[in-house]
Amino acid sequence: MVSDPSVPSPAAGPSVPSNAHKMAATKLASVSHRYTANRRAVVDALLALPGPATIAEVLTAGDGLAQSSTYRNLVVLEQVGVVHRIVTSDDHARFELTEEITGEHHHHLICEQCGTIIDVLLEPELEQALEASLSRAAEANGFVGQHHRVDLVGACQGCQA
Amino acid sequence: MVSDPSVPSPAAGPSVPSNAHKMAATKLASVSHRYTANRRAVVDALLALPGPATIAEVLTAGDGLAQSSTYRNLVVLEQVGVVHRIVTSDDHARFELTEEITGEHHHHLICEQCGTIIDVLLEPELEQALEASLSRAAEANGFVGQHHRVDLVGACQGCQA
DNA sequence: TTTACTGCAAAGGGTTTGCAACATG
DNA sequence: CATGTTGCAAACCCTTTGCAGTAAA
Repeated sequence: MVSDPSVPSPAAGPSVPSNAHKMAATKLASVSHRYTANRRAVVDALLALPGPATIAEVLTAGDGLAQSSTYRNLVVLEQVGVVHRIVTSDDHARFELTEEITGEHHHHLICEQCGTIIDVLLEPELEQALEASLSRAAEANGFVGQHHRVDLVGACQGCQA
Repeated sequence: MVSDPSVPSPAAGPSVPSNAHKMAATKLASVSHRYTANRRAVVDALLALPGPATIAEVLTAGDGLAQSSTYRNLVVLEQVGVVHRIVTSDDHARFELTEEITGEHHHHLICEQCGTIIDVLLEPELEQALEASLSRAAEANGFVGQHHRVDLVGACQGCQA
């Protein structure tokens, strides 16, 4: 139950951030890429921002990052599994750290007006049932599933008429 | 169960198409817009195509449709609730008729390689549980939900290495 | 000293829009 | 005849890329 305080919060625990950098460095090194100050700044920005962030938000949080380099770094970080790109009907792509980095599986409330995305958790039993059902659907269609995605599309608090 | 033949197929039944045009015309008329031959051609294309279609596919199926007018018509049809726009990481947006028009609620298998989307059904009990859980999550965040979305991202039959 | 990374500026490309002509209610 | 629609071509804008210089292994 999402509003149940006994369920872990979507916010990363205090021990995660320090490991995030190590994991990112390791993942990059495994393909002979470097964990530069710019890339660390991107990861720091994503750790600091409350949810999936636009490039503009990353650039603002990152202070002095070049746009093109940041786009390029996000591509690299996505390829090695550090960052996940989210595309909605909004004009801007949004980025978040992967579940592998944050150590938590979550879903999204997406505001149709302003594109804001809020992280939420679902009950473990529901996740399992969903996973099982999607596996059957995939198999029936010769499809190999990698991960599922659940979104609730609607209006955030600020955008309700 | 998706592979269970007792569950209705995602393919629209034979009675749906004839109503689709009437519903589209009604929805458009309610805001003083017209159900022109071009718009009917777009709806026909979406009825004929197996799943969510790109503009290129709509234009091909529609034969002679101008790209800009089709984009504009898709916007109008989306606004009145006839068409639903799907944006993935793929470069092209995809369009399908709304559940209100087709009369069926479904989800998607999305191929990460080629962007192909396949429609699938989930068990009603699972849908209900999901709906209930998402409602709680929405309420806890001051969010008003309109519809949910479930995708399984992976590789389609043709794109498996 | 080889290979990866950076930043600027320019190009790319799906989608949108201005405008004048057309068609529908 | 007032208003919605069409199609061409041009503009938009987020994102990507060429290139020359810099920095890390």
